[in-house]
Amino acid sequence: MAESIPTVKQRRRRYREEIIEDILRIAREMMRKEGVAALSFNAIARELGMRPPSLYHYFDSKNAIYDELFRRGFLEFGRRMNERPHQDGPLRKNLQSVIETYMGFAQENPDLYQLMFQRPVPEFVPSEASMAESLRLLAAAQTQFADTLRSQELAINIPFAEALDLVIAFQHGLTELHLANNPELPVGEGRFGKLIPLAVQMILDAWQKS
Amino acid sequence: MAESIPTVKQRRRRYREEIIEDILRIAREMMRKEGVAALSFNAIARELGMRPPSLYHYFDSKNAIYDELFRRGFLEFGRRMNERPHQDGPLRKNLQSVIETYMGFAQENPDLYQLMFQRPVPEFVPSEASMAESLRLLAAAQTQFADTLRSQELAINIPFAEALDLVIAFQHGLTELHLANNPELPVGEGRFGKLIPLAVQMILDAWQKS
DNA sequence: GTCTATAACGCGATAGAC
DNA sequence: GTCTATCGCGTTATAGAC
Repeated sequence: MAESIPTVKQRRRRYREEIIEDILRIAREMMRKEGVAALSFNAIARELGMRPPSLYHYFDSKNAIYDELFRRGFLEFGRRMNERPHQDGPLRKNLQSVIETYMGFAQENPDLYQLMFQRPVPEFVPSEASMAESLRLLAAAQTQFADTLRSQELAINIPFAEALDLVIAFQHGLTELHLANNPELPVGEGRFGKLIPLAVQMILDAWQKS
Repeated sequence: MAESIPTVKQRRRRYREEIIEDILRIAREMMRKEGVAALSFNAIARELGMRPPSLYHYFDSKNAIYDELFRRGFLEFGRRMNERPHQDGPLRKNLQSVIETYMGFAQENPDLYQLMFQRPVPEFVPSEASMAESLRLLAAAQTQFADTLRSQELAINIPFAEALDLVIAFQHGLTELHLANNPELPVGEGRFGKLIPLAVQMILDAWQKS
């Protein structure tokens, strides 16, 4: 089993990756505690027992850390959207699971959510690659749901794209206000978190109106 | 007319107030150009031809500047809400004017809007006084609209508070997405700005559903 | 090459003495 | 109103250790 003993190169690689994970974990902790914009490159180094310049061997800049978290945020978001329940179920449950998944992601990952959907750090602009990936994932989630809608015999009395945008705006507003008012409460509870079923009902009524 | 000649004290006072207005004007320019969080105390001083420490004669800190803009933002917001059209008109027009006024304020004062309704500067916490004033103005605007609703013979089939919160979430979502996607376009235009009439229709349908 | 360190630069907010 | 000074920030250059 000589193959199972890692080479020096592999050890180094693993060690490096562990440090990178540590950096990202510490960064997320700080963002959740002090706010996304209050992330300090120097403070991460201190937390790791390093001098700030040494951190540059793992990330080229503070914005590179933001960028990696931005990228991973959309990966996780896409994963959750793909795995959400009721994707082939009745429209009401399907729609409700879309909104609950969106809000659930925001509630459990407020740091990533802010980075992805708000713009709390003006000087941080996602890299081309991360931006492209995020748009791809968002479009995929949207297309998947749109296809489901089309496959049903819905008599929607407004243009399709606008019907979807209304859902997006509604879910975004509910989520932002839930985070602002009851950040600690899970989806389904709190002043705005509990409104999801009502919102779903409103949307369905509007769509299916004769 | 000796009274019309300002005393030295009055002159100084007016001079001081002019400088304060200049500071706030420059601050708003910078926030709009570089982002709310990127406001620089030093840069304001430079713009005024002052040394940074001199600015402390007008504002105790950078956050004091934020706080004054926060306070004025809610004053202006309250003023616009009080002066909006169709306050005694038919429900549809009344509701539409609420949403348009909200979005219009955000579109014309994105710097103030971010300071007031988003939280782009984690270390800035509004002072007690400003916060109390803002809550008072928000509650007033809300109560006024709620009273109008009550005075109409509406058969709303969900609790009153929740019906209002749905409106708030919807208007907030539409506004955020409008600012994110078409910040330069006025209310009524753009991907999300043009959805207001549809949203109003959705809300009315939901409320008046038998 | 990979990782760490020290030193230093230019910037920011802010405090105190004049 | 100023100048001086302190502190923290992100960042770079550079040099030594593995």
